[in-house]
Amino acid sequence: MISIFEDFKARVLGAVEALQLEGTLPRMLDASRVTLELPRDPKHGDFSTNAAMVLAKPAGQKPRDVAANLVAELEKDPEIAAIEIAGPGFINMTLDPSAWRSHLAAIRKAGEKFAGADIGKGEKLNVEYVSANPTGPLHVGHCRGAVVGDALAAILAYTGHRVTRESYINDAGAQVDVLARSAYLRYCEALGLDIGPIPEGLYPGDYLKSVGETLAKKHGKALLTDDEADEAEWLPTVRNAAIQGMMSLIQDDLQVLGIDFEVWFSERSMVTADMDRVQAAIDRLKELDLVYFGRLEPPKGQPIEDWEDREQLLFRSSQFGDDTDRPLLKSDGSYTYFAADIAYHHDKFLRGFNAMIDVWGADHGGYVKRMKSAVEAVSEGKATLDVELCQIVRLFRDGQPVRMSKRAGDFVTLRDVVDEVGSDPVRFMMLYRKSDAPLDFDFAKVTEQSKDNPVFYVQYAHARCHSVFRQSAEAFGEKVDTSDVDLSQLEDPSEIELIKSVASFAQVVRAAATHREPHRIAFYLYDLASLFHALWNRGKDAPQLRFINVGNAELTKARLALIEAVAMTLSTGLRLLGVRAPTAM
RNA sequence: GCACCCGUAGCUCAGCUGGAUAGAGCGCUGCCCUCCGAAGGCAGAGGUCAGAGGUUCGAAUCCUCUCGGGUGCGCCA
Repeated sequence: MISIFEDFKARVLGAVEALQLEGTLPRMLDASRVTLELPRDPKHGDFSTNAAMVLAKPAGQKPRDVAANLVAELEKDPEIAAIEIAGPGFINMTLDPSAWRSHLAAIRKAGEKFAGADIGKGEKLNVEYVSANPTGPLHVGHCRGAVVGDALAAILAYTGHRVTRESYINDAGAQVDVLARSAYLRYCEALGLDIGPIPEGLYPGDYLKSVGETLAKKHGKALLTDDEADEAEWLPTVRNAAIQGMMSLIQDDLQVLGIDFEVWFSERSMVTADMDRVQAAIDRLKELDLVYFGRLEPPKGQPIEDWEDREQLLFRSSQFGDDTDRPLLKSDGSYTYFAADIAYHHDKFLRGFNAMIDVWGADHGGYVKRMKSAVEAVSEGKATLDVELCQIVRLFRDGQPVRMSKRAGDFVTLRDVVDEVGSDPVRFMMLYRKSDAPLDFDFAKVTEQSKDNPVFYVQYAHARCHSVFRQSAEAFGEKVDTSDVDLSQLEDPSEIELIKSVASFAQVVRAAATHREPHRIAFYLYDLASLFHALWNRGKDAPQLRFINVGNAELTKARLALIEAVAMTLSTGLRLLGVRAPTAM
């Protein structure tokens, strides 16, 4: 990673060390709280450090005295043009413009990877998202999780993690039997039988028709039975076909968003005739003495009519911070969803993942503690699970909320949204908000081609950069070669500002990765675009600030070099978000 | 009742490891196109960071409580 920030933080710490060596500061000193910041007030210089304030107390000295000594040390640095003590003991530094220019050169040399900190240190990391029931198309709620998970995976891969993108298919519960029955009706329909209206409790969507047709084509009338009680004869066959059909539907939908997974993990696959990985996981917990037979308190809240107080197999999740212990077996002896999920995460651990991230919808918030408990338990504390919750998406059309009725089957699908507004606006807008805040998504606004639309605004900045490249090639009769550029031509403060912004990308990426917050990159890109648009416009009043100066090839070259870095930063950031960086619009 | 998330400008939201006079967009007011894309830019007005305590040299940020909103709380998935 090329980070001027880390560079100067190291210089501050170096100054502290120098003072320790000469005895001005005590040898034993905890410098971990020393920070370097980018002050929001430009009067406070380029960088500001709290070193003097943090070290004063343990050193038994006054903050401003410590600061004075540090300043004396840092003043020796030729790249620090001005340094002063302010307020309670801040040390504010202003860099010599040459420091920024040489940093720009370093960024250009490093290329696309310049902001990719190695904070993962090659650690294997599993990111799980879009885990859904294969019972129909994905809806808008899935969309947000899909985009957030995908961006997170990209960011973590960029920052030195060995990322595996994974999706869990809930293809083992009762819901896929319901799916099978629904598909069976469509099969009958495809054979020309009158099926009437779809009964309550079955999936009414048209999307199952093609499954029915495929079945009819393949099996003819072979699957028809006289008695409804004979469903066991056809159910497994129809179920497999239906699941397969739904999976390809889901995968196609994700395709339009540019999302794909290395691993699709089937819940059903964990239990086969000669292997039972769910039982294996339970056995593992038994070995660790974390499973017992016991009773649970009836849940609070809405009274449950058929609550049954019974002795059951429980996992001691309360030992790991969960509110209560959790059942592993249903009363009919089959595994609970949770038991399967434990086995699944156990499997991830056995595959070598000590770090896991799950992206879930906010409606699963109550599930977080038990799953984290399970991961901790089953890995004996060696693995950690982080869960990122995505709050709901509220759809609007011209300011009016879009009504959705799941019962009638007219809920808005992911496909509907992407087809209407396009992948880029969907992805960017889904990321232009903290995940833990609800998101309002207005169809009209996200497709607007104006500065009011952040997606467009950022993409437009990138297109404008490339417009400059095209214009310069035209003005000079050939593509301008910026490989041997003289960056000292960049003298205007607003040019230096632009370099600073590009330079801060590395910090933004690092924060996005460590906090698991992709939205930080989206906001950063907006700011960078804004700075670029502003500088562009200044060329109108002040022609000497235009990027292309036909009479001055050296200056033009230097500015093109700067714009190249801006374009590269924009495209890198957009790539991490999965949004295209167009060269023309 | 309990758990988790949220409360920042009229509206929608940013705010980094706690850092200095809390930022942006929309909306409102007033400006800037003979000239690199006006699909853009500049300027102005607008705040009890829900409230009260606490920790700290320093709190929108951390802790406790209160109020308000959301999500969830069975063997469903």
